[in-house]
Amino acid sequence: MLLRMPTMPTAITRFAPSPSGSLHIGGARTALFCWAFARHIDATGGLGSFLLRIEDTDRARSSEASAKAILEDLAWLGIGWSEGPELGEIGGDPRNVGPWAQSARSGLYEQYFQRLLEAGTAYPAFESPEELAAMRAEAQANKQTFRYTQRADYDRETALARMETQEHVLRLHVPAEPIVVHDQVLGEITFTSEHFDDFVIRKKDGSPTYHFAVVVDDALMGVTHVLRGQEHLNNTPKHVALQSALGFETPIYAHMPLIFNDKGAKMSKRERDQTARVAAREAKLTESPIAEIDGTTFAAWLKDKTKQLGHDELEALAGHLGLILPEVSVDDFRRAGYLPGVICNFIALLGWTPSKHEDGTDREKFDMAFLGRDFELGRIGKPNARFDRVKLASFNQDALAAMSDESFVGAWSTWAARYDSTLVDSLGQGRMTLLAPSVKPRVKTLSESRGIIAFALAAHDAIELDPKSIDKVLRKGEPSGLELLRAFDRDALQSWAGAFAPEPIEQAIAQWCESRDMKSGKIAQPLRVAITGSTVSPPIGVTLAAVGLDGVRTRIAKCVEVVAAIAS
RNA sequence: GGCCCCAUCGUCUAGCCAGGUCAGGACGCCAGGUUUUCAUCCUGGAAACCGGGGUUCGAAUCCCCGUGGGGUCACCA
Repeated sequence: MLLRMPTMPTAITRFAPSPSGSLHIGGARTALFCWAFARHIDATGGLGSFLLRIEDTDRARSSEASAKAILEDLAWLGIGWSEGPELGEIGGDPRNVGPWAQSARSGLYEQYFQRLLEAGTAYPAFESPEELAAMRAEAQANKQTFRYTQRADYDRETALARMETQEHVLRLHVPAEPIVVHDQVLGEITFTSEHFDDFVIRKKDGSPTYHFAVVVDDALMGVTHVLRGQEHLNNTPKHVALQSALGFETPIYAHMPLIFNDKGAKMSKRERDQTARVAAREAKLTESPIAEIDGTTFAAWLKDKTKQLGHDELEALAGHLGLILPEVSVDDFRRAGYLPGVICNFIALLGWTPSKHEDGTDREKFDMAFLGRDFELGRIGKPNARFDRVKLASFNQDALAAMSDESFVGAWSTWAARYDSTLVDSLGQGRMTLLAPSVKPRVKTLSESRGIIAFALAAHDAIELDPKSIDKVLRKGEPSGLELLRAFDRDALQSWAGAFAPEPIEQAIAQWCESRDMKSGKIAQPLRVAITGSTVSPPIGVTLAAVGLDGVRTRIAKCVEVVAAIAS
């Protein structure tokens, strides 16, 4: 066997989230495409690397917890990075290009600032934020677009001297020539220099701005392909200008279409607040209905549509209002019970098309391994895409239904252990296994399972009987459903022998009905109502088995009692 | 408002680059069927080339102009 020497990657992509919240579904797609591109390079004989960097130059908004959560969400989705912060087996620094958090890289930037300053392509500027604001206001009053350009009275010697004693920022002197961006998705785009200004590259406090840090870090880390959302398109000429000023090579850019909500606007965490706010107003809430949110916070939030509640507070409120909030971050989808593979499959389809099947038909369902092999920049589309939750749900339902019973139980218990532990506790592994085949085709998300199995969790003497169902299946007919229930209990259940399991139960029902020369639906529906309270439930054998013989008989007795009382 | 991007069924999209197809698929919707309920499953159906000019024998496809939508204009990233 040939021992492979450590090889340099032939293509390097990167995902650089700023840790100021949970991972947005749009960010997940960006990461997914970066990952997929690197895997595609592997599949075509090269060596691809997907690296992860933490963009925390804005210290005030960044948090360690958020960074960790983003990493975990990515790992859960199956989007592993070959270089970056370590998380279990994922990450590492084989090429020694870290550290990965920009806040830990501050020392690296200084020499590049100096280089630019010496070359005269960067210069200090001394205007205060207030002065700048005034200049912008004035430009606006004259219906002009404000652009910062070097002052006419700028003098290098004086400015450099002034730097020593006075607060200042560093700005890049942008070249007069147009900047042409070659984008793999959008094609060639020309930006004329009069439309962007001498932007800030070093803040007053000495830290680099995003533009500067990105350009330097990407170059130092050897990033060859920058895949990012189209909202960054207008930043690209700045980055290109910076690269040429710094003598760096310009990476290959690919700007991907944006993901919108069903209203055609950018998906945002804010819409979750808005959904809850509308519901709260409709419910005529004036003060906080739950302990998690204090009164003044609630009142302010209710009035001001720019205010946002914390994640848990919002969830608690939604729970109180019986509301399902639109999922926006990866964690929302995870909590709702979507499978990671399905999420990746679905978001990959938002703006990208896989190759066709061998027989020429369209392909829509695929796994991560396929995506990694098949991904090509050329098949990224241009138009922005709306996020259709209904279709996602359908994909998830299909994926759930396609699982073996064993793996479904696995996925179901894993999810429940994390988000609905009472379900695991009260159902137990045995009844989960029993119910799994019935739950599987009936849910779109794992969280919907609770509705399907609620009857099994309820107390035997506390079944709420649906009045319509009582009328329809218990009181009508000759003999009535209620009488059949009594008879079935007496004939079949009272002296039940052997296992009380789906198969024998179904057989017993079939035999009992045959002896009376009637269809089995005649007794199945009354049983459903007595056991679950409604006419809708899993197959009757499973339904009865899940409740147990004693439970079934108790529920029948209770039902007979209640309905008889109504009748008299 | 300046600049930039985009435009095929309600939605995601194939087809466009290298003009000629009943404009295909998926989700959803509608109608049937299977099933002891529901769900699953099966069959069928309605549903789109933003508008106007050009180029061409021929335009969803190429060009121009409109219109519409979106992004972006910070010492945030």
